[in-house]
Amino acid sequence: MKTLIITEKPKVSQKIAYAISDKYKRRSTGGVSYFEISSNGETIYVASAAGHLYSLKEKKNSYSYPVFDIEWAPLYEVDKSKGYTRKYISLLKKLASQADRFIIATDYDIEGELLGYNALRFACSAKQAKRMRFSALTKPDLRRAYENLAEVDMPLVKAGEARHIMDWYWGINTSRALSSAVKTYSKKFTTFSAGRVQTPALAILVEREKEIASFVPEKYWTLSATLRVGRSKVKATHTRGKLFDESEAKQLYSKLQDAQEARVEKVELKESAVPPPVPFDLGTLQSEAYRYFRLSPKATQDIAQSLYESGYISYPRTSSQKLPPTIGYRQIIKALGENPAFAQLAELLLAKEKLYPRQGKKDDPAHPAIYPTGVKPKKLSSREEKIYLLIVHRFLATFGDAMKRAKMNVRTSIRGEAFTFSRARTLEQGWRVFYPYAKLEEHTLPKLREGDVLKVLKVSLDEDETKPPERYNPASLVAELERRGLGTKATRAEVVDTLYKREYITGVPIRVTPIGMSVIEALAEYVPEIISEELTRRFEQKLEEIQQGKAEAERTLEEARRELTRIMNEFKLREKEIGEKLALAIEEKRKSEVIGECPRCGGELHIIRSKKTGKRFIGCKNYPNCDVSYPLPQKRGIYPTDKRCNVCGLPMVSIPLGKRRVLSCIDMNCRSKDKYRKKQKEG
DNA sequence: GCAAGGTC
Repeated sequence: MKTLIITEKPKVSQKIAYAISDKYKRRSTGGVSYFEISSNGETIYVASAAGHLYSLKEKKNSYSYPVFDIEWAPLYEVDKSKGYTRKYISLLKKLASQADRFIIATDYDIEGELLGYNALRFACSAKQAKRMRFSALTKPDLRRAYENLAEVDMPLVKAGEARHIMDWYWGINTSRALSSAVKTYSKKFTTFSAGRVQTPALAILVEREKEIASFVPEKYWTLSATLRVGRSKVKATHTRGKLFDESEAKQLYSKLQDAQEARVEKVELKESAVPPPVPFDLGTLQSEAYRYFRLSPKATQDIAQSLYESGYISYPRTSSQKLPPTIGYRQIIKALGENPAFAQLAELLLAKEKLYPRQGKKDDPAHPAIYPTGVKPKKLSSREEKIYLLIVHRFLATFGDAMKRAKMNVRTSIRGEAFTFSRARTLEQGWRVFYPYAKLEEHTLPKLREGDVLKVLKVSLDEDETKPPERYNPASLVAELERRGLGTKATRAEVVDTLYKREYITGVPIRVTPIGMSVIEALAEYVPEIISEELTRRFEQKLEEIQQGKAEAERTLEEARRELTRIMNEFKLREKEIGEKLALAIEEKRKSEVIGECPRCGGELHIIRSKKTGKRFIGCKNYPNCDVSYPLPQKRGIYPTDKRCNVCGLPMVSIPLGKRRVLSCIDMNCRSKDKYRKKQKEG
């Protein structure tokens, strides 16, 4: 008898082979590894898929909508960038032709059930299989799953398939409707897209734009006093905080402005223990990498994937913040200690009798949190090195002791008005030794007692105004999507990238372009369902019913087809109108990017990013016929203006300079800059 | 060429 066990990914194949028998043999065909176990005339093959090997495809390639005539096809046929899936399918086919029994051992979730079943029916041409269900990749768990084989959960397969189909129906048809509208109006093809996840994500950003646009700043005043405390100056603030009444603020100020003394009324000294950080799940790694290195979530994910493939870190697409003892804490730390960069840190931990990592709340049925394997990296790019070090330091820190901080809160009284300040410092570094990324305030704590009198050096009244909510950046948007349950750990970063690629959004922090705005406006009117995250909720509910046998997949799909047919037909009647709106937005965005007129050929000057060096410069759109170009400072936030230089007549751009912006001629050699040069020399 | 979901 020959058995084929199908797993979701190569790493799991080896673990399962090992759990069944430590006498397994590794084999390889067509560049893909699989495992073979032989005993008592029985042979077991363990081979893997590589995620989904099959994808939905339109039966005949039309450009029309609405379309519902779709089927499963090998992923490499649908997406040319997924060529690697071909060799996984070939291997499964080959092994399946020899097998007479099949076991699906993919991840224990809806996608795992479906991708395993698709591999079974399409690659293995089989209908019957048993199912291994496991929630951890440890030997006992896998062993238990192997010895207690279950059945394939067909309702779960049906639900998974329905999810794919409904996403395809909604996404492809709405995307085509948008592109078609623009084509109808302007005869030009532009790629548009919409979907259950990306469109609500865009809507979140549009909502923020509207909040910012409609925000009415309110003036307020704050009172502060600079006090002499020991040898240092400390700024204390009035306890009332923001004062919105100008006359009251000024009255208070005139009462205090020539005050000389602040009387200490209360001194509170608190010690606190800050526990170590939790282990990294993918989302936490992405937000930390953005915070410290400004790496986008997608970049971080790609780097983590390559570190994983090189064997330096564990599986990165995890939502777990837990490190189980089975990974072998001490052994990993010892291995890391072989690397001079971590030798000292490792030694500190190895001196401990017991190693307990801090555990986070989030869990993942299939994987632990992200940790370094201990294998010493050979050659790393500078970005890879940053992420690798971050992961190692985070891992070590989770075993550290609590950090101890002391905080002093002081309340003083100046002519009867209460002013407070606080000072803080670290008493014991604890885990901070391992993870020194975030900056902390370190003050010397003054020796103060109630009744002490401090000298007031200055009292100030500052005017400010309330600020609109902040824009999202790629990392905070990914976190927001996670909070709202939109997308998955593996797809959220990509969704944000898609919005950039479609030019719906631009810049960091994220601004919505006229195109993004118009897409949401058009959809709000004609396909409002797709804007709302309620569509995801609706899907989840339907799928749950299918899984529990309370609803039939085919009926649910029929309902979706009927609803979309009605929506798409209405959309079609208004194509010209919608197309005009979108085409105007494209034109508006294009214009907003024109820096000015090319002095040589009269063409449009644009900001261009060099593919070779990655540097931004101003170049003529008529390149290669015209090669006019101007170098630019390499910073974000350089905008076009409608002004021209009064010395040379070239267009001017607005450049951020500290907190201000300056108008600058695009020609760095222009005499309009002489003033600056002179000043710089003098200064 | 268009979605969202897995993964090398």
